[in-house]
Formats: sequence, C-alpha cells, structure tokens
Amino acid sequence: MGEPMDIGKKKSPSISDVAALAGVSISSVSRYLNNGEHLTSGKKQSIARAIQMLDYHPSILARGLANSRSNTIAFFAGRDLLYGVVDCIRGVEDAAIKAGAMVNVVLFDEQQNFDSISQTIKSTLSTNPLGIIINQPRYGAACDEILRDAPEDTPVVLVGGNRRPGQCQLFTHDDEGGYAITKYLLSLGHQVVHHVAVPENDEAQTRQSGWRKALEEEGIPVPPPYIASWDPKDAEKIGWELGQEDGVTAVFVGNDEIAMGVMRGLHSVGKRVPEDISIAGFDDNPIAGLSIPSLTTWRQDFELFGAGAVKLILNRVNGSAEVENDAPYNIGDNSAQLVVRESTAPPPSSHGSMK
Amino acid sequence: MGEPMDIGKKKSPSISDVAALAGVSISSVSRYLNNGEHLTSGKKQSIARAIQMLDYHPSILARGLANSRSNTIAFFAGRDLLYGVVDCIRGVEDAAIKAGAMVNVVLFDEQQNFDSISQTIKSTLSTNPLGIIINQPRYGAACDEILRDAPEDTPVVLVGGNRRPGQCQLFTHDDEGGYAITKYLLSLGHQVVHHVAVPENDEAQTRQSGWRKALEEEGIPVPPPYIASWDPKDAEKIGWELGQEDGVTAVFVGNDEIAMGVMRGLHSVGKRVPEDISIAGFDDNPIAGLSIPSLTTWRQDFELFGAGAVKLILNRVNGSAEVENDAPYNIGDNSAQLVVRESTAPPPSSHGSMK
DNA sequence: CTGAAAGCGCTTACAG
DNA sequence: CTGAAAGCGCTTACAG
Repeated sequence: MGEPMDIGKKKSPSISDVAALAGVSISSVSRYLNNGEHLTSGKKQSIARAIQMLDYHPSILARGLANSRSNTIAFFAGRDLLYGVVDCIRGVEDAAIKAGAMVNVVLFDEQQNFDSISQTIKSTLSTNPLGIIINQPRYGAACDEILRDAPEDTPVVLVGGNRRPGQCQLFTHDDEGGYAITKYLLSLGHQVVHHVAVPENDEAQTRQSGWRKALEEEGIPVPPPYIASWDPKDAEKIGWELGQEDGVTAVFVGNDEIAMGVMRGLHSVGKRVPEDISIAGFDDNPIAGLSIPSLTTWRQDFELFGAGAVKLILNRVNGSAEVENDAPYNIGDNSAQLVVRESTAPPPSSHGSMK
Repeated sequence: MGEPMDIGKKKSPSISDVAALAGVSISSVSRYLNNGEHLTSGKKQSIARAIQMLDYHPSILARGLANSRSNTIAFFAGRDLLYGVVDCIRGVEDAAIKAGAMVNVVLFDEQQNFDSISQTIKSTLSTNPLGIIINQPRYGAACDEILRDAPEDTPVVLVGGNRRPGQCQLFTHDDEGGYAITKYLLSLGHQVVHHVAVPENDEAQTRQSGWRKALEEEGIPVPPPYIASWDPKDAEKIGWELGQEDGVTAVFVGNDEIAMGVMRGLHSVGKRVPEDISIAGFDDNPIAGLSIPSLTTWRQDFELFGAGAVKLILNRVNGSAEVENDAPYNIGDNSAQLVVRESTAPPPSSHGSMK
C-alpha cells in the first residue's frame, strides 16, 4: 500500500507522496513549500530530493481552497481588446510568471446582458484570486460589479479608464502625450493643430486635454475637435472633410489606426501627407511604421504597464502599499516618448497667413 | 450558530449555507447543481430560492478539487500573439463562457529557458483543466511538454502549427487561401505571381503550397519565393528588391503586415500599387483596409476557430468524439474568403511579354 | 428521492 | 523542530 512505483503514469503526485518518500509528515512538506522555516536541513534536503524525484507540483486548486487565496491574478478586460490591452496582458503574464503566479484572463462582452457578465465575474472571484486587474474599465457596470464583489482584502488595480476616486488606478501618459505631440507640431511652424479625438469620455487627463493645453499655452484659439468612432470608415470621412477645409496643415489624431483612416480620406481628395498636411497618431501601434507615409506618434510601453499592475498587487499582498488608493498613479515615466517618422513636416510655405 | 444574517458582508456563501437555508442536505444541493436529477420539485424550488437569495456561486476551486476536473479550459500560446491568436482567444472565451467554463490563458515566452516554461505548464495542469488548447505550437518543446504532462483523459486540441500525427488538430485554410489568391491574380492577366513567404516551416498545407499549386496547374514555372522575417524592415527590403526586378507584376505576400512592408519598399523605388505591381496579403488583419492602397487579402475567421476548438473539447468531455485524433480538421468553411480591395489590378499593358 | 460520511490536496493552529 | 487533526467547499459512492 503506497508503493511509489505505480505504473499508471498519469496520476500526478500529491503532497502525501512527497511526505512518504521523504519520510516526513505532510505538515513538514507544506512548511517546506511555503517558507522553509523550522526545518532541519536534513529534512529539507530529503524533501527537496523527493520533490525532485517525483517531479511534484503543488495543486493550485487545493492550495487556493485551503488558503482562501489562490495563486492567481484575475485580469478583466473588454472583449474588443483595443491596441495596448494585448501588450498589457503580456506584461501581466510575464510579471506574474516570474512571481510564480498564474493569470486568469477574463474578457467580458460589453454588449452582453449584465446578468451574464455578473455570473462570469462571480465565478472568477470564487477562485479567490490573489489580486484583480481591470483594464480600461470603460463599461462602468462591469467594473462596479467587480469592485462590489471583490473581498475587501483582495487588492484591485484599475488600468486606465475614467478616474474612480478611492481606487488604486494606473494611468497612461495620455495628457502628456497629447501635449507633447501638439507642441512638436507647433514647433514645426504650424499655426494651429487640429484634433481628431478617439471616442472616450472627455475627462481631465486625456489626449485631447493635452492637445488643448498646448494650444492654449500659445494663445491659439482651440478649434472644435472631430470625434471619431472605432470604425475606420468614419475616420476616412473625417479625413475627407479635413482635406477640404481651409487652413488645415496639421492634425493630431487620437490613435494610429484612426490616423491611417484619416490619411486615406486625405488621399482621396488629393492631399499629400506630410507635404500638404502633417498627421500624427498615438500609441505607436506596430502598424505606425508600416503605413505610407509612416506615422509620427507617441509611444507607450503597455507591457511595463501590465507589469506595474502586478507589482502593485504583489506589494499589497505583502503588506506594503506603495500607492495610496486615492492617488492616481502614472507609471514608467521613461517608457513614453515621441516617435518622429515621415508623416509630419513643416507646413507648406507659409505665405498667406490669415493674421 | 449558523445564523444566516452575519454582518461581515464579504464572506461569500457556500453550499452548506444554501443547504441550511433550503432545509436540505448538502448532497441535495450538489445534485441540484450538477444535473437536477432525483429531486422533488418542492426541494428543487426551495434550493433554487436559497441560491437566489444568497446569490450563491459554487467555488470553482472546490469543484475542481473534488472532481479532479475543473471547469476551466487552458489556452496556451506563444507570447508574441501574432495576429489571429487574439481573435482566437476571443472565440475561445466566448464559447467557454457560454458553456459555463472559464479560460486560463497562458503565454509562454518561446525565448525563455525550458525549465521555466515547464514549471508554468505543470502548474497550469495542476488545475485539472477540462481541456487544453494549444495555439500555433511553433515552439515544439513546449508543445511536447504539454502533451507529455496532460492526463490521458484530458482532451487536447492543437490550433494550427505543424501537423502532429495522432493529435486532434485544427487547421486554417492556408493552402486553400494561397491557391485562391494566386488564381485570382492570374485571372487578372498576370503572367506569373511571385510570393513572399512568412517565416514558417515549409509543410504541405501552407499559403506557399497553395500558391505553388496554382502556378503549377497553369504550367507556369514557379519562381523561388522570398522568405520574410517577422521584422517589417526586412519586408521593406524585399519590396525594394522586387521593385527593381524585371517582369514582376503581381506578388502574393504571406500576411498583411508584411505586405504593407513590401508596399513601402516598392514605394521607395517609385513603383505604384496596383498600377505597376499588384500586391495581395493574407489574414484580413483590420489594417488591411487602412493602408494606401487598401489590401486585397484572404480573410479567415479566427474567432470561429477558437470557438471550434472549445466545441471539440466539450464534445470529447461529453464522450462524443466528433473528430478523429489522426485526422486534421478544417473548420468553418464559409468563414474563409477572398477579399478584393484596391491593391490588385490587371498588369500594366502587357506589351513586351518575354515569350 | 435523500442524507451521512469519506475524500480531493493542501494549510494552519494545536500540542508536543 | 515536528506531527496529528481539523477544515477549505465541493462530489460521490453508500446506505437508507
């Protein structure tokens, strides 16, 4: 009974197998696994050897049950997975794996009925996650639900989205980027910079607010921004309009894909980029380097972002709350920067200024 | 002792709370949860009500432990997440949620040392997943390891990648697509179609083999394909070369992003697309509609693909093996199709054929 | 149809 | 330092 040489190869070894092989109690193995304290080095060694020989891996399930704290980080995001989110997930996965944790990616369909979303959230939470990351919580209801259901001692980190007072929340450099890009365009000699905004709530810290600030600083009247949708066709239409408007020589577009759509619209009315009109995007989506012309844009390191969220969770779990809940937090300051490519240039010879 | 009115709001209710409230045994609640058989309708109702009132959700952890089968599907993919994989994940998530299952997305870094990957795999498997999906197993070692460690009764579905005999494996329509695109280009009047291949093993059923077949069918000598890397810069260089070669009027490129790189190279030597050279891509990446000119390409429904993988797993779990392990499987035949856009046209007036 | 009991694999006080 | 025991929340034979 309990011979270590079973033939049925697939039943994976449990902690009791290890204990038996090492000749110690289950408790000791557990201690070894968790911190290694209070153990004779002799026992330590034999346990280590047993684990080694058996190729033992603790059951995440059992641990989670016993601990009421599983070794998993729940990552929630909308199913549309806009650019940036994927990189963020990658950053989360990498950081989690390094810390020996798993990631549970949960995508909720923002169109879906709330009940279904709520079910998913509750099931996920029944997993006793170590911590929770919510990416770009644009869909308020789902975010609310998660926040409501999460146990009080489970750290939650929001990434992007509207500011939610009282929550630990990471922000991208949207405002800073919008400001920098606009400044750059002005420095090229443009009299004014127009803006095509991504569909988002007009909050204080956005690409749009950065653009606005840069203009106001120079005393330039702020033209009404165009509001794009996520549909590229709309972007084309906007480009088509912009191309026919007078005095437009520089446009800062809220993201790279929309910028490409705008360029198509411009092209359709015979405007050249950057000879006639300069275009700048945002994000540094890999495609920004592939368009003709390639796009000047603002790069952000979303992987670093995801990694940062994991770090915050781990810190909290370990008791050190590096960030106050009520203070938004910008991460990785050296990871964001202007990337100048082919789509921006000085304005066409500036005769005829309307001064 | 056991009053249902605890104030501490966050401790979520367990099956015993439900049993107590409903006035039945835990076993009965469990039966209700699992199939609803052998229960008086009276009991059923009171259990239902109790679940309702308590907002009870079974613990995935405990279920997984007790069942040696958790309600989770493990999805493995390389961390680079090439286009298509993200859509596939989405399809997997949707289908899983509909079936009441969770998805555990695990990204392994193909550069990483094998030990680390192996650890991650074993931890994931310790979760007793319902089934396993491995996306594009390009990194053989990781795939081998998963296959080795997976319990025999856990269904594994491979998505794409090199054919692994004996495994249940889903394939995209690469061969068919390559064939169709090449045929289309020939039908436009081009004498020959060149090919820029994505970096992949040259197996039987690829975009490249489809291209080859189409050419051979017409008795056209097959020119040596260019082999691209995943680096767009290389694609530009290839475009630059192609633009200077004689007699090149049509190029089928193995994926949309690389096609955009090729177009940049062509543009840099003054070749116009499609007036001088027709370009076709592959995948119907959203960016294919945004380039100037927009790309003719071959669309595949990767979401359907992911959903198909889930369906296969669920079928197996339920005992009905719809697909034989030793037969590769193409899914969703009506989901793949040629998409004609602006980048393809008849060849420039065909005087001077080298016949 | 239904309940008491054992077990899934671990952790955590509790006694040595 | 170390082990026996109870418990985490569920499921599954086993007896009614």
